[in-house]
Amino acid sequence: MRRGVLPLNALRAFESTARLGRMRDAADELGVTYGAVSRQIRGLEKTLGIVLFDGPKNKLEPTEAALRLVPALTYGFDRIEQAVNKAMQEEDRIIDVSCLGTLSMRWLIPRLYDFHTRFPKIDIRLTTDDGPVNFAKQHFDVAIRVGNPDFAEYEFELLFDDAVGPVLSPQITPDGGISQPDDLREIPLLHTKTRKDAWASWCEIVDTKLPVDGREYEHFYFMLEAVMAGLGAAMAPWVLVRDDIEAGRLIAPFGFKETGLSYFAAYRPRSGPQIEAFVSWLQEQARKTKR
Amino acid sequence: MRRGVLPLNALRAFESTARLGRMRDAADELGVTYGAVSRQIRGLEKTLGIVLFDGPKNKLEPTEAALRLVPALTYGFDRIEQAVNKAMQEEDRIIDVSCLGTLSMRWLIPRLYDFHTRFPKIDIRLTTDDGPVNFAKQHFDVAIRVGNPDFAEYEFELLFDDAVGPVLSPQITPDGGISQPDDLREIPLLHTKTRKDAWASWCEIVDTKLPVDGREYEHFYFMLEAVMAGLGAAMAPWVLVRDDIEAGRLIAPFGFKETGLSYFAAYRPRSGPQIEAFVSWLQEQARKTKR
DNA sequence: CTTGTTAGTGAGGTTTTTGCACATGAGGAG
DNA sequence: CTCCTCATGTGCAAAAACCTCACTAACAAG
Repeated sequence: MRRGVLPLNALRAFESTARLGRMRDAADELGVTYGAVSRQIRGLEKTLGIVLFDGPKNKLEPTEAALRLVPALTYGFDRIEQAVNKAMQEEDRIIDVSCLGTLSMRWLIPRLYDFHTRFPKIDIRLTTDDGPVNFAKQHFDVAIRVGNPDFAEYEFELLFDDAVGPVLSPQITPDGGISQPDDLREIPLLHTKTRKDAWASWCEIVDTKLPVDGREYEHFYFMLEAVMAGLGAAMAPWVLVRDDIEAGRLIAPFGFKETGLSYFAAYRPRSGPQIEAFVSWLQEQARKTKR
Repeated sequence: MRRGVLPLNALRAFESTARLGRMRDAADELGVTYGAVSRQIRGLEKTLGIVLFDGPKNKLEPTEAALRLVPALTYGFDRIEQAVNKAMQEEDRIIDVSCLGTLSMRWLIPRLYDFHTRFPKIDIRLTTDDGPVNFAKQHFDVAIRVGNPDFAEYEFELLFDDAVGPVLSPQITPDGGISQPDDLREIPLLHTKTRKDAWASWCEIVDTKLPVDGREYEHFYFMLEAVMAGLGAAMAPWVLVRDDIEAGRLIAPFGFKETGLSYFAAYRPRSGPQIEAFVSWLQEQARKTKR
């Protein structure tokens, strides 16, 4: 079989299954379902014309041919894996990232650890900054912002759509629960200096009036702490509270409404694969966040 | 980078390009266009965060990182390739195939060489036979027939749709060319004993009448020889004359009309991967034939 | 006989890859 | 310079590969 048509992915699935003994485990290793592994192996048996596994379904036995084949595959894949990892670790470079303050605290920094694991030699130098993007004057490699990206100024990749909604601590939910916006009247509404009209705009969308009398905080971060302490309800972008909602620390009784703005990562054109690797890592994380 | 997410196909494309020096050649080796290779490599640079090629577009230079990475990849892939080939060569078995006479001569046998190259240890024992398929009484592993397959009796895979049309040698085309069925009047129409009504059925489809006066041959094969010698025109299934038309030995002025029948490969259920390998090889060849 | 574990599969959807045609950029000839 | 050729880059649409889901099948253990 010519090298060009080697079914590499199927071979990897087979190698993994043979090494681990169960399709189940192989599926985990490959990050897919076992149905997928099953298909890959069946396909491989077909293209090679070799029976690879015998025995009852709940206890697979590799055939002799499989046993003879596996060691070389394991060796070959190991070799490739090592070489790739080595190459990745030799590439060092510093990436300067400018990111919205709250987003970096509540989304980016917690996830950066993963990036570091994958690209140990790429250092991320993070600056928090909410101002407009200007690559000519600033020396950032990547800038993460929210709004409508400027097509003319820089390359960019969309990360997620901005969506906001009221959040509050489950501890201060009124007895009757919260089923319509008016139920929020009993709860203090908290504000930030930077987006004073957050509640008003939301009220317009859902067609309600609510008293605008709660305390005003310097930063979104402090307001969120207050909300979690049960001091009131806040209008929050989904990305910034996603983790808290998943953990049950906050609830969002009316979900989140899209604002039409987007979070995006801007970067200079043709700035090299490390930057692109970082940006596509951002996209990957964003994709995971959406689900 | 975990083994499960190694971009194996991209790595293969890169290895090939680095080894051969040009994407062009790598594309040939992999059996794709260079656009595909270009994308694979660009994607690899992105996921690894490494610049792999430098220099002007018409003379790529691998970077240092690439040069360090390649040897291990080459070695790993070589190892895998060898192991797979060895495993395939150890699997010997004889497959008994029953095939329509003319089809085996004009389609299957010319292509079997390719199968032999890929599966050196699988022997194909070929019998020509036009009768109905009965696996219970006959000891074939695979039967290739034309008609409507019997879903209840056997497993099968469709190969191609039957389509027939008039063919003749370009040497005997009348001066005015052949643009409508009536132009065939000047040419003797040849027949076979096994499908005497071939011309009549076609005339019905295209709504013409033609004189039925040409010579009758014992076998399709002889008739085709006569056609190529310029003795007249014959009604021929497309698969059987495809190669001749491509080579310019025959022309088919009115194309081919589908008859509603299909060529198919029948085999016993669960007869093992060698049989399945053969059948999917048949399908692959059939797919190529269609284009 | 029921339950739990593991694999196989049909249908359907999503992602990835590819081919095509055109664009781009480098080097060389005139 | 400008034009030409060569090799790669890329937008788009189509095709292929791959995956998930939900369900089924086979076997083992209780």
